[in-house]
Amino acid sequence: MKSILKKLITNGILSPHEISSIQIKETKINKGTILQRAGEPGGRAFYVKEGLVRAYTIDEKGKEHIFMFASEGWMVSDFEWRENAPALLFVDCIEDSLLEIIEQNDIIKLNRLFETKQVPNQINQLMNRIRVLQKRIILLMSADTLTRYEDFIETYPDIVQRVPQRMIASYLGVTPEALSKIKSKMLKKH
Amino acid sequence: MKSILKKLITNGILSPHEISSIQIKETKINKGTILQRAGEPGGRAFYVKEGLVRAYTIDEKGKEHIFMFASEGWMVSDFEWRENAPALLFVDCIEDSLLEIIEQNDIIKLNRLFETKQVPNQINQLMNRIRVLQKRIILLMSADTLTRYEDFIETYPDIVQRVPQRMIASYLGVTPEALSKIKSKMLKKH
DNA sequence: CGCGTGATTGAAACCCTTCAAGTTTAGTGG
DNA sequence: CCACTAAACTTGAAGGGTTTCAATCACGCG
Repeated sequence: MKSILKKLITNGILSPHEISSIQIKETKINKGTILQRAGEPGGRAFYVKEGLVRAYTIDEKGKEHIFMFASEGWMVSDFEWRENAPALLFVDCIEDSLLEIIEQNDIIKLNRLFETKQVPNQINQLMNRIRVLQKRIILLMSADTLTRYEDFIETYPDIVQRVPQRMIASYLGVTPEALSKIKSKMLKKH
Repeated sequence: MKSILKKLITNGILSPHEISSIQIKETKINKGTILQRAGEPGGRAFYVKEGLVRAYTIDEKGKEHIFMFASEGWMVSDFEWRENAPALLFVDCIEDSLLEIIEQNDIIKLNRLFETKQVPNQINQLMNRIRVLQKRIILLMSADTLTRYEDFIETYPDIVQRVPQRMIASYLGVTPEALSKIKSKMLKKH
């Protein structure tokens, strides 16, 4: 009676002994229970067997931005699994749910096992990509254009130098005119 | 003298013989060259050794929305690799570039090799997730709220039934009031 | 020099947010 | 089962930011 999440993650790669060192708790969770808080360390992964879960951020104005819903068969995680790294997302139950939960230390253990197996670091590449896309979505939903522009400059300083402004605008999701006006607003601040 | 992309993808899993069956062309591409067109089959993967590449969509008004830039060391692909599936993104060179390119049939071959190796389908899970996030970003940048709402209903009909409207609004990136007004606008259409 | 592309600026229109009030729905306790 | 209350949804008006459109400016290149 193996957990679905275990099957998903260890499929074919790990020996039964190795697999048995990973704990996956199946837990009933009541509607409204908060499973993870942004900013607190100990990011986990949740597999939804029954019920409905959401992952979201809260911006500085206190407004919630839902990053994803997860119903039966979906997995939720913000992929922030470096030791002591603060979670990026809040996760809570919208309905009474039955979840499989992997704690962070088990995820880290899993990653180490994969490393010794030389599982392709393609997996790391993909998880990195997911984190980047995740951040982009959160910014698109919760940050104004100025903030997104400042973040872009900070994250990709080299790109800023190499592409025309209109392409940066196109990346930020605004017109070239809007970006131009934002830049002049930035100058006036000084 | 192995390609970086090959190392990235096959690392530790495939035998030299298997690896040799995968072709990765290293190619110089001129600034402005279009590498892939949305809608056309034959999605590929590009690894940027030198230069700068962008991936983008074009909406029905002809406006470009840049999904990502890729400079030295980055990989670009829309992960649409099912046989004959139309590409989702345009890809072109912003600067003269040196790229490693894997054609679609080689990607498919690679996936089959991984399957026989029982590489964890975690990889498929992650790629799926990436496709979902990718679509979300494109919609956030290029589609108005009504379109995003209609897409949400179509994509997650069960979720619509199970969560309050304000959460759907929060997922779509608008206020509950705005979503309410959009719904009444939809009713007037009929 | 003249041309084309990209960036800037301004004005009007549009959509969304914010705030406030009113209405509906759902859940709880009498 | 009804009554009450809280939460959710709707609707309207005012304000803000962005888009759109148009004109102008700046720059590099043939």
